[in-house]
Amino acid sequence: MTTADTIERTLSRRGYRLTSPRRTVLDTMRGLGNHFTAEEVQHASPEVGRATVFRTMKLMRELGVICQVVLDDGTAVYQLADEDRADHHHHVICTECGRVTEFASDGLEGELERVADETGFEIDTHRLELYGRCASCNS
Amino acid sequence: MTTADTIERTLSRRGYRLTSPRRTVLDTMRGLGNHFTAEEVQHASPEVGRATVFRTMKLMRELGVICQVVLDDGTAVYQLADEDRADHHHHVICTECGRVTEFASDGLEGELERVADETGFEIDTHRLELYGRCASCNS
DNA sequence: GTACATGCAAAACTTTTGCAGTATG
DNA sequence: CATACTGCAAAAGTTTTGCATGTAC
Repeated sequence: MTTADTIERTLSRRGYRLTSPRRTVLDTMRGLGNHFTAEEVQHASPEVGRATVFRTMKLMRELGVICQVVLDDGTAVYQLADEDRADHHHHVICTECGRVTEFASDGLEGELERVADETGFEIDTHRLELYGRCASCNS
Repeated sequence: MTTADTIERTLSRRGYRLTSPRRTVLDTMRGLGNHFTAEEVQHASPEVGRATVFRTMKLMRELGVICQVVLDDGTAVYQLADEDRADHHHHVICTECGRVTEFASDGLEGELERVADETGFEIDTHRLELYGRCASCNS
């Protein structure tokens, strides 16, 4: 049931090959922990060609197994998607240690409907990132 | 009271010089309307050096007169900040025509406090982008 | 007159692509 | 064994920097 199995299985289920470079990149991302940039993955997997790192990460994004997190300053990092809420969730980002926590909010959705009414938009999706200090950085 | 005056005044108030290239870039951004990328500004102001376009846009970001909008696919565009709510607001983005509308939501803030409690984070700021189709694209 | 700002060209990055060779299913 | 994938190197694209010159205040 581990995340590991699921991702590898997602790949083959979708008809992609489980190659050694892909395994390496996946393991690297797992090893990098909470979040990472393309550059970090690249640096941590020197045996994999640069192009392959980018290609693999692009594929993972398409498959939804990693999700983009936009930082306070507008830069983007990535995170292995928590499989329980791979579909829809948001991020709380610690501006001190960089830790990213996922969360889902039901109460939010009602609020969004109100905005939809006001603006006349039909809302499909949204992105919400919260920035602050996590419990341990705050003490 | 126009946005125009305000930005120019902000510059001098903060000790920056009101140079001709800066005026050009500002006017270009105004002319580009709702939102724009660095590349679009650059292309629309051929008489200004590339480096200056970037330097000016960076300065404008720092001064808060333009704000970053993250699109559905993770790319970033910019928008002249609506001065009434230059402090804090969110964006509704039409995925069809690209139109960006700003809005503020009070109801949202309470929801965020709940998340703060749950996660143990102390939230400082947040970023919220809604994606959908605007009234005219939806008809 | 003196900082501050500009333009240019070069440098530093980041990401993509073409292609011949390799290995997965 | 067909073809999807890889690695490399080159290309393309984006943002930054150094420095001599120009100019707003």
